Amino acid sequence: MEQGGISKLTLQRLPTYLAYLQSLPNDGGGTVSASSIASALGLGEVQVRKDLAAVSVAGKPKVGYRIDELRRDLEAFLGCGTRNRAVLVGVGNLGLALLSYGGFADYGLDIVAAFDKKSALVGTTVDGKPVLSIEELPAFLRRERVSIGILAVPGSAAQTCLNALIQGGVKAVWNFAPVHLTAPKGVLVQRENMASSLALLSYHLKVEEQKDLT
Amino acid sequence: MEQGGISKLTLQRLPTYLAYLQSLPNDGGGTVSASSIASALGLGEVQVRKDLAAVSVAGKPKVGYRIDELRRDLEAFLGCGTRNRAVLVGVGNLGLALLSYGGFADYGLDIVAAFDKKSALVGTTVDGKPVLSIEELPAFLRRERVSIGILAVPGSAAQTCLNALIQGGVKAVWNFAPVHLTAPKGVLVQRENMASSLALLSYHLKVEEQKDLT
DNA sequence: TAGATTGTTAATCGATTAACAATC
DNA sequence: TAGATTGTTAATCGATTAACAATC
Repeated sequence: MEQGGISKLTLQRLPTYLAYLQSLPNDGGGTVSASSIASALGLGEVQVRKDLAAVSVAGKPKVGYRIDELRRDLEAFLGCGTRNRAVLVGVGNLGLALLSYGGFADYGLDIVAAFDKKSALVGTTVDGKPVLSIEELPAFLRRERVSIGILAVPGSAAQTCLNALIQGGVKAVWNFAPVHLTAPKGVLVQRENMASSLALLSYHLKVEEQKDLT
Repeated sequence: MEQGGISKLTLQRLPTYLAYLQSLPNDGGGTVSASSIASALGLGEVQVRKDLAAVSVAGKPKVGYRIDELRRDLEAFLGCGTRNRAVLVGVGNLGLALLSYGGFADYGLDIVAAFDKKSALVGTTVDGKPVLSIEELPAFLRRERVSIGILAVPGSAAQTCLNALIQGGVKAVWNFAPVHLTAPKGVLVQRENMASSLALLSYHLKVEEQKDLT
């Protein structure tokens, strides 16, 4: 029971496979081998086979995988085509950047409204999306169908905002605040950690510099 | 030999510890225990001790860790205070968002210029940072001290741009293009994968919906 | 001293990789 | 048939967790 089915790391690689397949010419019955995918993506070929086996029909020995089939199965598994409506909470520097960045639409994410407590922002529009008062969030969630919440508020406000989202029925949250949040089972809080990425880069530079000194 | 010293996963958690410590009141000799850090951050307490042991002086049994010492050691290890100069390549939707988002400065990252091939953009300024022609990148890197490159170009152009950055002496690259890139040893290419995060959220929603149907 | 908390050694767990059998 | 490529079973590896010894 509780067969999560697929590992988190595999799941995170799937979009990469799909993007690669989409970059291949797709004229009918073309095929691709696990080893060519692996070398293009910098992965092990056994790993590629295992990942693909988890979501798609079998490949054919000696031939490989049919590109169109693989692509179709990946798209079906990842739910490409289904669109998710989202609200963004917190229209500061980061929130503004996320709001004006149009690229999420390519991944099926439609931000339908943003919320902030700062009255100067309320009533404005960013890239066609209205900024509403945070007080209106509960009513908005009751009224509109929203499946994803994006948190771009300061850490100190994040848990309160998350609670409001959960109260409103949101089941998946993208958290850009640099804090750990608690949520009931069934609600996914996915933390995006810019600071961690930057720490990795900065630490690498520090280490490389020290190497240069020897 | 080749003692990397610290695991990548530990390193990624360090900024979280630091952020938590910074959020604590710091009036002189205050202390904090591994278990309280662990519960605040949703981690195991043994893991916290191990992570902290990798970068800081010992805590004291029965007392815990001195907040100010721990904070100082984390800041030193992560190189807080040292600023890194960066160039951004690719001023599309995403590049523009990254460029106008001011928050990176808090993490020691200073974007000093952006580059694009589109002549309509060249010569403009975003948030005080000049947008230059991609052709000027090599000369710029020779002239200015730049340690980090940020790639926000389409996947098809990413490897070429990476090569130019490496040629110019950049040793750490933050790659937002959804492709795998190859780089010589000594150069870190850290991929930021928005699509993976969104896939996780979207998949979770799909699974939860199916649960609801039973 | 007793108890809380740290640090370490051993066990567990999960993911990756290697070896090999199956098959077109 | 021979060879390339897939899929699977077993071994390895690394990280996390549990058990315990050390110490203030």
